Amino acid sequence: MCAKPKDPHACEAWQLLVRFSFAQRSSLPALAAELELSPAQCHLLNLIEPGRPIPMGQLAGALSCDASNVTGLVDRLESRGLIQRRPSDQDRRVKVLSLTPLGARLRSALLERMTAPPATLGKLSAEEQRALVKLLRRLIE
Amino acid sequence: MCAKPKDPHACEAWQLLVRFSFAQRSSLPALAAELELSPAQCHLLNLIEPGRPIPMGQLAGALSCDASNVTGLVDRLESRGLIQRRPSDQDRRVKVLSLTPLGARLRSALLERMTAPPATLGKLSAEEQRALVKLLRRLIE
DNA sequence: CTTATTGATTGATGATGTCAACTATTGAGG
DNA sequence: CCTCAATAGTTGACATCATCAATCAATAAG
Repeated sequence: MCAKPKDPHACEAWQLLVRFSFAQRSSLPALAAELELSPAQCHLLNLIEPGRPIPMGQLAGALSCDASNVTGLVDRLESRGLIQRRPSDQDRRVKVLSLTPLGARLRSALLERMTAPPATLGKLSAEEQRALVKLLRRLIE
Repeated sequence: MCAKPKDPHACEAWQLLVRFSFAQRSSLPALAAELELSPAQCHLLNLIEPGRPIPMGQLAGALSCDASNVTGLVDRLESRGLIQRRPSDQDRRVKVLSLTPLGARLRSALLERMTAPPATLGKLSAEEQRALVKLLRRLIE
């Protein structure tokens, strides 16, 4: 079942992470719906940091999706007054997105809910949690 | 940003896991497309274990989605000959799903690709990987 | 037997996602 | 300067995903 039999620990760690990721995938829609957002909109909103405008094309890259898909997502979020589209000064082809104050508030509410640690983390001691953080950090960066 | 300020390590660990989960979300569509599947179909296929038929309603529960959505997903997978719909013997209202041989082969190919550990895991030593496995296991179970 | 409940399907509708075609802007050479 | 290719974003067509309300058949409860 694993592609690199030489490295059983790597395989198992990865499998556990993937399993976790699938479980997450199931819980996101409900959480998003509380804020009247879709999972895709959450993902996009998450990528626009407050005070840090970002071109649409860059978002398409980060989401690994077609640029035309971003157009639609942005249309809906913009019509709700959550984000703002502005042509770039350097290159008038590119449109730069930024959060409105309303959007920034919603984004922070979203992050707060998404990253609220579930009870299951209580299974680990403070020490173990610290160890987990160290390992994950090195993995992701 | 964190809901339980008392537990900063739990917060950070959870945030890292969520971040990982989002990154995963971006890579799944491409991986799935290689097998001509959508992410949702992957998720569903993943839940039908070979030799272990499962009622449709139970799948809807596991996917946390509407039953009518499962109908459509199953329609497409069945028309491709990957899974099979059969009324249950005990209760003829429920339809039980099972993998066809073709579906079982595709599922195992899918799992193999999904759980192939990426190079990034090489950043951790064998010992660290073992530690990570232990922590994640306790977290998930 | 009658009625209510449950599991699945259908139809309507909106969101997501891809692709191909198009517009506008930019940049490079002649 | 002028042409031409490349780039960023939009549009329209189309398939999939996902929900809801309504329906049908089978089961369960009275």
